[in-house]
Amino acid sequence: METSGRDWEQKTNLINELTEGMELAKQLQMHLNVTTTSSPPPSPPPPPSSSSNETRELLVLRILNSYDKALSMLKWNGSVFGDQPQPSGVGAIGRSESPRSFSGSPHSDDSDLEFKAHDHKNGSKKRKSAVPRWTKQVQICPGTGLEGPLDDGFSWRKYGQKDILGAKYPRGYYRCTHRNVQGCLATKQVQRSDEDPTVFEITYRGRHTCTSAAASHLAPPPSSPEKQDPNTALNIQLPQHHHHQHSLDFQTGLRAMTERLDTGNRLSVPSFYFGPTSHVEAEGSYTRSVHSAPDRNDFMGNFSLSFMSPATSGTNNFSVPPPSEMTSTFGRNQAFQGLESELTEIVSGGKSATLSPTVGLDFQFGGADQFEPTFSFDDNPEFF
DNA sequence: TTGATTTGACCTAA
DNA sequence: TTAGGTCAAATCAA
Repeated sequence: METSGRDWEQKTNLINELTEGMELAKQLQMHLNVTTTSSPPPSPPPPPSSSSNETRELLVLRILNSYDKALSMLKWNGSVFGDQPQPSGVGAIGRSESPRSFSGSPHSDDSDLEFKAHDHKNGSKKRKSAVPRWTKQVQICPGTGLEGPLDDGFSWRKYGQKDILGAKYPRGYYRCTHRNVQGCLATKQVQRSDEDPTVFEITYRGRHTCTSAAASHLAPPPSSPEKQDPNTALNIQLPQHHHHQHSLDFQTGLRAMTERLDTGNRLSVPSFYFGPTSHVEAEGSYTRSVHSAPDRNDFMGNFSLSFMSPATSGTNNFSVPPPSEMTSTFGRNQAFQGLESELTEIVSGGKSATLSPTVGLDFQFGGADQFEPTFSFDDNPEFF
């Protein structure tokens, strides 16, 4: 009776939000088309003008906001769809866009998958929900050595380890080394996969606000070799003696991938189409902010960084169109660096491993200029 | 000596 | 009440 009317209203609102998001996405796409037509090839960095960047950023924000609202509706009004089959359209989106999509928490543990039925019953209770987080998986090829400058450009310090219920391996907890000094609240969790010990799931939480983090992007981070646990096998940095810049060689076979852990779906980089150049495969977000943008939320901060910050334009930064999510976006080097850390960790897991500078990883990138990482958007592959 | 890791205890969201 | 996440003292390593 009354509820059906309300449901209808909610659905309508939801659809409106999603529609708006779609429209905004189209606008963004157009912007990208305009700004990239002059440089069609995916490899060259887009020639962004600050104004267009702002526009795009604004659009992205609006898109996110729109989807966020839609998700909120789904979340808080789960009952609307709760007892009925998911409408193919809306339901699909809602699902793929599980909350974390925008807040960046694609992790499996809390698998936000489907706005968790039990979630909405007590909507306000969430553990550290405010902290954006995203997960990526890294797989190493047994037998291949990992070496090198693998580090994600950040200095991490392990502050805990815990056995996780149902997990074969313990989870390692790391936080930014500069937490105390600069108040950087970035943390990450490393969990070895039960199913495939060669796979590590790294969950990043919060963004780096430390300046050194940014700087480390261009220069090798301060040496802070970490020891590691064979189980979690991850540690962030290898001894400095490897400079990490040169090591980024996509042809060294390193294979890494992010995925929706919660669903187990391994989404290979979806065509998050942002424009001509885009197959957003890679880039970006994960970029350890060369320029930290503390004032932005994590997602946006990262998101925009690679794709608009000219400063990174240096030779290092392989700019590609913006990604949809940090997890999946990687600039060449950065991409690599991002993986680096994980790999490093992994490698360091095998601590003794002596790796040659040429990382023996199996990165499934197409090539130097065109890599098609298996990175997938943890969250919203179907963003659009 | 300094800084990182280990690990048991504690806190708190669910 | 349980389990994930964090703290902090003890320990280790460079």
